[in-house]
Amino acid sequence: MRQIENMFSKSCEYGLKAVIYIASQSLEGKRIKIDDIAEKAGSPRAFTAKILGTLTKFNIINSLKGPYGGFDIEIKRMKEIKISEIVFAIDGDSIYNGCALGLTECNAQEPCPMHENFVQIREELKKMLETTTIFELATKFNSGESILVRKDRIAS
Amino acid sequence: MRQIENMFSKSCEYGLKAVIYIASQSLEGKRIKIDDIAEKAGSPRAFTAKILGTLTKFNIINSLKGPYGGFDIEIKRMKEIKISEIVFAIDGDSIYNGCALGLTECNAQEPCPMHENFVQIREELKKMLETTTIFELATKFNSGESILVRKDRIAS
DNA sequence: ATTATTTCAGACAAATTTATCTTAATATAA
DNA sequence: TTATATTAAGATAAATTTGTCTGAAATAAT
Ligand code: SF4
Ligand code: SF4
Repeated sequence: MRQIENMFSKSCEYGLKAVIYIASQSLEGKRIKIDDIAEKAGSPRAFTAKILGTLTKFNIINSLKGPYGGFDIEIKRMKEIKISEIVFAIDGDSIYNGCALGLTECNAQEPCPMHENFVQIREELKKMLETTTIFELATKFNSGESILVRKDRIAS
Repeated sequence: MRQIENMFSKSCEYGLKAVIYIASQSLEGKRIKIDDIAEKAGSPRAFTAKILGTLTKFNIINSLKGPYGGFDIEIKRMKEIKISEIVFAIDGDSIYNGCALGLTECNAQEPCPMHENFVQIREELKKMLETTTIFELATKFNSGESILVRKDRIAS
């Protein structure tokens, strides 16, 4: 059965990791190709490519076809964009109305038994997503403070 | 693409709603049948039955076959059991080691870029799950303070 | 213009989750 | 002990998510 750990869908995980890596390279002035992204983020290439297509449509990243092409993101932009926008582009806005117990919608007037407990955490999650920028994450990655793939996976 | 709203899997949602309903009926001294549970919790009958099988094995609820059979839970037990135990029985213990970005495990020594932001929320979620009892939720439901199915769904 | 390189788009396939169905096992009452 | 009511278990099916593949479109260099 499914794991609660999966706060994000795989699509979202891959999208976030890819954007973090693209941004980290853009910080160093490099445009980066999908093959490199897939490798460095430890994500399936074709699937990641599809997700990057979506993110390009949402103007979260830039893409350029052809030789010397690839993906990048302006430093100004990575400071503006919150990770909530990436989650929104990939998984939609359901975080704003989803119900812990799967009721058709969240409604405080007629709440499910878990409402009070749940809403509190959902608000904190929203706040986190809406205040964390790509720049922040990319900087952390670039400085070596954090990683995108565990060694045991790189090895394979 | 998948929705982040789904904090819990469908299995877990159905399990939680079913247990809340069983408990609410046990509070009134009634043992309750699967058909009634499925209807009152707005969940698919056969699927719910399977989940209740799991919860019975984990001794979260009691089941009795035959006429006058069904499911129930002792009041003492519903005061003891935290919803984390239901989540654990159905979705496993991954909440304790899952990574927001899908790394093979969570490791603060070698964190992913979202670690700090994520861990904070995960801890609050854990705390919520580990302090909320079935009794608390069932009481809230019994008193009419909360619901398990939205009207627009009952209608169908 | 031609060629090489790259993303883009859509069809396809595999894996997982969700859901149903059918039969067996068990308990109760008469 | 028989008939009935119920859960248990396992096979199967549908839906969704995840993943791959192939060819088209765009870009740059020569
Ligand atoms: S907890 Fe209640 S109000 Fe909140 S989403 Fe669930 S049903 Fe809606
Ligand atoms: S946020 Fe970092 S430490 Fe936490 S689970 Fe993800 S990779 Fe592991």
